Amino acid sequence: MAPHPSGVLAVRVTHESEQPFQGASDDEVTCVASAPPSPARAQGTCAEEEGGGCRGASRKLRTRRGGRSRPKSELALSKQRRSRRKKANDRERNRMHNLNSALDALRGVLPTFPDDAKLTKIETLRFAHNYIWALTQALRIADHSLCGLEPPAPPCEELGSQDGGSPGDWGSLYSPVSQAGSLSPAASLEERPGLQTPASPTGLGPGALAFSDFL
DNA sequence: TAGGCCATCTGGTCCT
DNA sequence: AGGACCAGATGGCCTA
Repeated sequence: MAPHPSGVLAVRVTHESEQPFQGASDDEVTCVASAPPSPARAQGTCAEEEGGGCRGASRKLRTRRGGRSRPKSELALSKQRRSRRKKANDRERNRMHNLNSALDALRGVLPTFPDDAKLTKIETLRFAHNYIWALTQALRIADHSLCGLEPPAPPCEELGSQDGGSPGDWGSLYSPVSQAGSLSPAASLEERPGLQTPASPTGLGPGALAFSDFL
């Protein structure tokens, strides 16, 4: 089977998600309210000031009205704020670690060559997406071949009719999204010397698929 | 040195 | 009130 005319996914990686942060070169978060460099920071400054948030005016009022909490000294307040922040940071760090663990687990089940080649996060996600799609197609084809060469009977058809691809559309083993081209870092991957193309990562046959094809 | 990738911090928002 | 989730900012490390 001719993997694909272009030999690759014919995808271009734009890395649009990785935008360099712009400006915001204020050395510190200050409470100067003039000309906020970025929305986030601007809001942050207000939050710093009142411990609530800019648009939380009504919220603030509500809590003020409550007025049940005894007044705390500035020192105690800032201490409490810092403690809360620290706890929140710990939770966030833990959350990201969990996320990374899940990502590592996903890497673990994806075929790479060499085995210890480490995909980046975005590559892992894209690879997984395309890999799943390709395996689905493989299942569909296997099912069709089991059912004979006639036009697929209804039971066979059911297996893989969700994405609208034609049953014999094996010539292009790529998910519609991949073909759209914006999801694959294949271009960048080709430039990565560590990642090479295994003969047949999926066992679909010699040269059926290249590793980079999934990306 | 520039650019990519990553970890961490941080404030905002939503939910329980 | 506190936790989860999210996105922006920032700095460090690595590679071409």
